[in-house]
Order: sequence, then structure tokens, then C-alpha cells
Amino acid sequence: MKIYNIALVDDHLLFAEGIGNMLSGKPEFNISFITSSVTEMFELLKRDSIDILLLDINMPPFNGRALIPRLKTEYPNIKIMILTMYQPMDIGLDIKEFNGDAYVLKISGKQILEEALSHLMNQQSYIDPNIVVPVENADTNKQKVKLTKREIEIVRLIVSGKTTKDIAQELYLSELTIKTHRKNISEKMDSKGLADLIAKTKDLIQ
Amino acid sequence: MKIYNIALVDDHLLFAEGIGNMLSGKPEFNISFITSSVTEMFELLKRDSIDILLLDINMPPFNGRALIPRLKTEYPNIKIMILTMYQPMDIGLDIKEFNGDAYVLKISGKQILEEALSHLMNQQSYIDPNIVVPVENADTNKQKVKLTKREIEIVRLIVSGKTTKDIAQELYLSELTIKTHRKNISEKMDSKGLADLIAKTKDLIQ
DNA sequence: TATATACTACCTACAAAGGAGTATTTATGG
DNA sequence: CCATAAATACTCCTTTGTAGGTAGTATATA
Repeated sequence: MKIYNIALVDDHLLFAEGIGNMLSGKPEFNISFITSSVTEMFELLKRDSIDILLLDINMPPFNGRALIPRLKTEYPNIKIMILTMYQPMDIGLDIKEFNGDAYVLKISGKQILEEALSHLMNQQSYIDPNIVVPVENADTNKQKVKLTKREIEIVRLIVSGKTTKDIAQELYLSELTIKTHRKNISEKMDSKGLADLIAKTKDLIQ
Repeated sequence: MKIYNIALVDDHLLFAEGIGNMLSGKPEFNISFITSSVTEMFELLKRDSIDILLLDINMPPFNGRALIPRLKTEYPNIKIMILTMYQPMDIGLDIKEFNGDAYVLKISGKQILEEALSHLMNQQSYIDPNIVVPVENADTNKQKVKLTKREIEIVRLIVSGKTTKDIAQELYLSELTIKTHRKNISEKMDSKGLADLIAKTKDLIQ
């Protein structure tokens, strides 16, 4: 019987240890390492040969999602399971575009976790049945707007309380340029006034 | 040797199961029940005689903190351990006023959990050493401002994106009155600009 | 009965933000 | 290499908000 090497990475160390403990009771799994540090994870991945990686996704600004492409590039054979408390929609992830191998919610029980693991062992992907997807309408109405990198940068500064003049100075740009960006942002967000703009953008920046 | 009956209550069922699994490996503990439902918890507390209850605190509006007094009244002999991802200050709790028996963070490892449990078994309380307390200065400087009901009402409308004119119409008041309120609010909050005002008031309205 | 607080309303002057249009320079991708 | 998107800069004009006043009227409360 093949023994699978498992690694657990989670900010909430107790959670990772609990799951590790749970899995180590099963003969088909070997817990290679448990850590709450991404840096340490990359160190340990060099050392150990991992089959399945259970990874939490933290909230912004350091979004664990960004780790997946890197992991997939450096270790294409590792199966990645995202094991998190967040619904994909909560972190702005369209589950249909998910590029890991499994996505499991912490509200789910161990049956779900075991099911996900057995899928991964059989080279299949797995999506937690408890995941809810936003209805298409809400989805379409909501996030058809895409702000550019510069615009998002400026929105952040606006929301943080900076004025046009402040932002111009901070970014070494003309006030007029910032005005233009603000105008474009307002048009995209269809906002009526600064407060409304802040209300409408607060979800999509973090 | 006394065997302690443990109950685990946590929204994140997988977490509770993981911890339950971890503890059930130790002879001094018996896991009586694990649930993610507060209702079910109260049902099961009637059935089982529990020594130690490990309880998660959820974020507002249904704050698990409110459960502690009730539990302490109905079951004064149960030791209550809050086991959560939130720093006490994150949920507006002054740890000095904490009325449970132990407070442990999920970012801590199982050593901390075990230490907390042994304290409880010895009739002692335990506070996670990883808990941070806000400095007194910051605390004092922060919430000395008190907005009146009317002011809070107006702040809510401002934050929701309404202009002075909108608010005046909505409250059947003169625009000038709203301006005066805005002026007073800005003075109290010491804000420089609308965005800054929104940033500074967003915490104290909800 | 004073006194404080909240709420209301007004004024002037100035600062910030918004709306509409035009235009140049840099990427970036097909 | 060209089309497009992004980023930059400007003009003119309007609306909205900020900052400094003053002041009448309730309503608690000491």
C-alpha cells in the first residue's frame, strides 16, 4: 500500500496540529511536517517529498491563493488542498477558475476531508459540497467592473483618507492626473460622490 | 485517576474534530460530544455531565461571549475554555474582565492547549501568553469621543453614500442643520476630509 | 433655577471633488 | 507593427464639503 506524505500549513497552528493528529492515526498517511509559516513551508518542501499539501488561505493582503501557481510550478506533482474557513466568493475566487486540486471548508466535518483526500489519492480533484456559489445575476451585476492596478492603488489611498493633493504628492504625479483617475474610477463604479465611491469599492480592494 | 469529560463546540467542525481526536488519544480525557451548533450544545449539556467545555467565539452579531454568563449560571461547575482565532481586543473584550476560565488562541500550538487544560484540571484559570493587550494610551485616546444618537444616525447616512442634500431630505431637516452636524462630527473625530471621516467612524457605528 | 447638552438653523469664505471634454505618451498584446 | 489599453496631463465649470462664526429652542439634570 502506498503511503502518502502529507504536509499541513495553517496560521492556526492548533487546527493544523489537530488535523495532523487525526490523519496520523490512519496507516495510509504519513505527516511529514506541520507549520504555520509559509517561509518554513518552502524550506521543508525542499527537504521532504510531499504528496498532498493541505494549505490554508489567509485573508488579504497576503493571500494564500497566490501561492498555488508558484507551488504548481515548482512542485507540479504535489496535490494541493485548500482547507479554509472562507467561502471562495468571500475571497473573490471564482471556484470554476480554481487551480488547486481540492477546496474544503473548515465548517465541514472529517467525512468531507476524508472524501477529499481519497479523491486526491485517486488523482481526482474535489470541491466541498458545502461551497455556495453566488447566483449568476448577482455575480454579473456586481463584479463586471475591473479597475486597473493604478486605479486600485489610487482607490486604496482615497479610502485611507488621502485627498487628491496628498495622492498626487505621494505618487509624484500631477493633481490633474489623479483627478482623471478619480473620474474614471467613479465612472466605472457608477458612484455619486466620494462616500458612495468608498462604499462601493470597499469590497474589492482590501 | 479522574477522567475529565470534554465537550467541543465550534463552527469549524473540522477544527473541533481535529482537537477532539488529539485529546481522545490521552487517557485522562473523554470526549463527550462535538458539535457546531449552540442549540445542540445546550441539548447535549443536559444529557452529559461535562467537566471542561471548549467553546469558539463567533464574530458579531452572534457573539459567543454572551453564552458564558448563561453557561456559568446553568452549569457553574463546568470549566469554560474559549478557543478562538480572535484576539480579545478584536472582539471588544477586555481580557481583564473575562469571565470564562481559559482563553486560548488557535494560532497557538498544542503545548498551550495542554497547559490550559492542566490549569483547568487544577481549578486554575489560564490566559494564552500569545494574547496581546492594547496599550492604555491608544485605548484612552481612541474611544473618548461620543457621538449623539442624531450624529450617529447622520454618520450612518454619510457612510452609506448619501450627500448632505440627500440626508436633509431623508430626515426632513435643513441642509444647514446637516452641515452643522457634519461639522460637529468632524470636530469630534478630528477628521481631515470626508474619506478620513469615514475611515475614522466606520468602527463605531455598525 | 441655573447649567449643560442636544438639536435645530443660518451666514461667509474657501477647499475639495465631480463632470465633460481633449490629448500625449507608454506599455502590451495580437 | 499596429491597435488597444493604460497612464499621464490639461481646461472650464459646477457641486459638494470644510471651517469659522452666531443663535434660538427644547430637555435633562444638578
